[in-house]
Amino acid sequence: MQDVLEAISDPTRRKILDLLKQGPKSAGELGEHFDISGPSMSHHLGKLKTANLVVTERRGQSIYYSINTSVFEDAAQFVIGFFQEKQGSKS
Amino acid sequence: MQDVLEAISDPTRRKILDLLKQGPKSAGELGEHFDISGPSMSHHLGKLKTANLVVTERRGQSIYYSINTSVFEDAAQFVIGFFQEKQGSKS
DNA sequence: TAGATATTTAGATAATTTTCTAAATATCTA
DNA sequence: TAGATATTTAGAAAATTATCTAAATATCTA
Repeated sequence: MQDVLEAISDPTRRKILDLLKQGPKSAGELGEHFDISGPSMSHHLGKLKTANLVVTERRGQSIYYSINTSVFEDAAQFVIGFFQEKQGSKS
Repeated sequence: MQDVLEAISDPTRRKILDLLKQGPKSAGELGEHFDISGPSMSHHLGKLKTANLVVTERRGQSIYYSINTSVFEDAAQFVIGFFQEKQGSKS
C-alpha cells in the first residue's frame, strides 16, 4: 500500500490516472499532455505500474496503459479504513 | 488536497496518525515511539498540521496533537471520488 | 528571576526523487 | 533486412525532502 500512496501523492501521476479514466492510452498519447521527456513519462508510468494502479497491453509498436480498477477499489478501502478506525489501529 | 496526499505518503507520518487515533499526545510522547530527533519529529508534525490532518493545543509546557476528524473525512471522500469517477474527470 | 523542560526554527548535510540525454530494445513496414 | 516509430533502461545532474546539531522561544517552578 506504501507504493499506492506514494504513487498518488505526485500531481503528474494523478493527472495520468485522470487521463486514463477516459480509456486506455499509449505512453506517447499520455506524454502529449505533459511538458516532460519520454523517459520521465516512462518513470512515472513505471511507478504507477509498480503500485499496480495501471495495467499494460502492447498493441503493435505502442504499449497501452489502463487503470486497474480492482486495485483502485482496494486503495480506496485502505484509505477509508485508515481514516475511519479511531481505536486499536492496525494499519 | 496535495498536502494531504503528500502527508500520508510517508510511513513515519502514518504511524504518527495511528498513534493519535488513541487520543491526543504531546510531541514528546509521540517522539518516544520513533528513533529520530526532536526537530525531525517537529518537521513531520508540521507537515501534518499544514495538511490540516492534526490540530494542536498547548497545555502548560507541552503542545498536544490530535487528529482533525473532519478533514480526515474530506480526505477519504476525495480519494473515493478520485478513484470512482471513471469519466469526465474533474479532479 | 534563574534554571529546567518542551518544542520549534535555522542552517547544513544526507538521502531520495525527478528529470534529462544517450543508448538499447521491440515492433512495424517498405 | 534496413529504416522508422514507440518505449524503456542506464547513468548523471537537478530538485526536493528528511535528518541532524545548535540555538531560539515559550512555559513552568523554585
